[in-house]
Amino acid sequence: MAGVSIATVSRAINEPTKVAEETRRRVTEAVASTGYTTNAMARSLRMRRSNMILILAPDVGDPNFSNILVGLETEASKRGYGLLIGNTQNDASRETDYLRFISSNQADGLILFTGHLPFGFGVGQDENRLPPMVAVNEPVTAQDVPFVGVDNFEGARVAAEHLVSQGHRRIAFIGRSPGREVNRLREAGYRAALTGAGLAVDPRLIIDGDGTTESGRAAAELMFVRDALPTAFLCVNDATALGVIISLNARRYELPRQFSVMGFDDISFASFVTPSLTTMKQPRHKIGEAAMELLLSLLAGEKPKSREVLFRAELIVRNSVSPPGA
Amino acid sequence: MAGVSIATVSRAINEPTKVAEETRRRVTEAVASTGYTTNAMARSLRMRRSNMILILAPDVGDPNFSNILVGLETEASKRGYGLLIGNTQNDASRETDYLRFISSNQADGLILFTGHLPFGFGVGQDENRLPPMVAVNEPVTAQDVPFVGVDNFEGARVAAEHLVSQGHRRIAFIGRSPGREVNRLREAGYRAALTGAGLAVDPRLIIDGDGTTESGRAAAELMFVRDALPTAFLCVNDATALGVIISLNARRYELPRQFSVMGFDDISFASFVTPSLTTMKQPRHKIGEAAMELLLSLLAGEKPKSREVLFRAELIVRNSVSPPGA
DNA sequence: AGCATTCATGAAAACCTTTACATCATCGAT
DNA sequence: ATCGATGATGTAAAGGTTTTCATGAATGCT
Repeated sequence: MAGVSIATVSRAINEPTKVAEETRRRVTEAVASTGYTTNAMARSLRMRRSNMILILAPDVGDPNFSNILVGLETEASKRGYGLLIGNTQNDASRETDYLRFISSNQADGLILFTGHLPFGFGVGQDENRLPPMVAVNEPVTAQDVPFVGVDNFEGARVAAEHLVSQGHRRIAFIGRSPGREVNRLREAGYRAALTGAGLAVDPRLIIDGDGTTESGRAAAELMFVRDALPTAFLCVNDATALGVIISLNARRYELPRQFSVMGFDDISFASFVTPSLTTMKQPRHKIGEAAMELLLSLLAGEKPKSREVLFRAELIVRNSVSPPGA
Repeated sequence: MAGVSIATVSRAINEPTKVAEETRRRVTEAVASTGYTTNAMARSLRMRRSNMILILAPDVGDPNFSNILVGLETEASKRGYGLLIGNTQNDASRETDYLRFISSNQADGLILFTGHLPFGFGVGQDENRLPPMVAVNEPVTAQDVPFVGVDNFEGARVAAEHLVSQGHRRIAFIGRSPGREVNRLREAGYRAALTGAGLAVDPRLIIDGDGTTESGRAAAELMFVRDALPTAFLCVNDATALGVIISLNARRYELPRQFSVMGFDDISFASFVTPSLTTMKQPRHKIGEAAMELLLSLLAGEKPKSREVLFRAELIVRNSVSPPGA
């Protein structure tokens, strides 16, 4: 060492004010010359926190995932936290498996993209043994998990109102698995807009899919089979909207003159489809940052101000919507 | 405890064979009833390894990233390793920052998506102090870092030969930053195919971009300005090809009759463009698994058999290529 | 029976910090 | 001059494992 005790070194590094100017200088000097770096394992062992956050995501390929992740990461690394990632594919056993990071103290908190408590955090589980968690992308309805995301109801309403304002009267809603909270909210927003404009909700114009491009295509085809056609399609997400557009293009319709299509999310390819997609943009980076900020404050022992932090989705007007027949 | 020493518990858990049947039973029983889980921090401290792998990626939104990541993750979690993710945005200071995970023993090895050694692993760096690393997606040419990926030269040659076999004689290559090894290899494959078919390489038909959709569009536009037109475009990646297609669509050309377009990578949206994109598919999941397998074997002290593990890219024929004028 | 070998277990060190507590010196105030 | 307060540093415990070495029992061999 540099003529000083081990405790003083620790202090010199972590709380420089508590140590004399001269000693501090000697310590930093010695540190620099030896290339010493503090062993995070020992620190974690002693402090009983790892400065790691576990991220549980069903699908790291989801276009929403990566952008939110960047936001999470920005905030986390600003605060000295690292991100551990767990790809679950919605497989219960993998979820359970990842919980070992929590129970073995390798992670202090949890970000959930999954929309549900990880399998293994049973209902019987001792309530206060649950680690700090924040849900993102998909709210977790079961328990009291704070949610950070976009106001899905409001966003869908704005979207539907945009179509109404363009003169559409027969607007379809292509949804996804009805059990999903996000789907429920977006459909509710759609209904609210229609009702608010004095339009009837035609159940034949509401189709459930699974949120994939393929399901969007299938839904559009189904519409033609049923022969109950809308003048505009409001889709639960951009992937679905892309499927609808593909189907309409294949049928040689001219878009948006014959049919208008809207999506939700504003994923990167939305602007590259033909016609480019009018959609609602999620501020994903901000969502990520806010979620991490909230989680870290929970970790610091603060109580959450509210059960959810909602951002407004922004209407992005491109070329897939026009007045009907125009 | 269950009437047994702390050392025996450790043994019962980690090397069950070394402990008597009866004792083992008592221990597992006690573990189950108390809900004991071993503290990974203490273990790491003692074992001097964390069972974590740090992943350094310039852009977690890159369509290649997520699929390779899934492969990495599959293999890692099979072997009990966790994945730490570091998003660097190609920012030197962020790269350096993430190295603290290595130097503080929070990660045992490194997967590089960046195509270069992290800033901070200077050249002067004590060679053997470098942690085990494997490069993926982009080879690292500077040092002796093993690479796992697709055979870019061969893949590009197959692609170009496909165009030649369709009767194309004037084939453009839209590349990206010439400094990139991947670009160099793919361009070399393109040249080899042309030369091999007895075709001259026309430098006016080779344009560098930056690998984005926007740059693909710009490159196509530039071709029209220069008025040295090909009958087919071979693009360094799918994003670029998408840009070319957008440009050609905007100019109201009929594809693939008037122009053929090929990409490389087979990203998810390749099949959703109109016309759907003929491209070379990277076996990304396999690449991820192989890379992680290699890294873990390095970690176990084995010497790598070879400096690179290459997979063949697979030709995926869709609708963006046809004989010229057909 | 006596000795060597094997096997199961326990004791204790080591891994590297952080931090409560103790010590000691210095200084100001009475 | 003494006492108390303040401030800087050192001592040692604690955190939870793994593993070497020692111990003791049981087994096998001559």
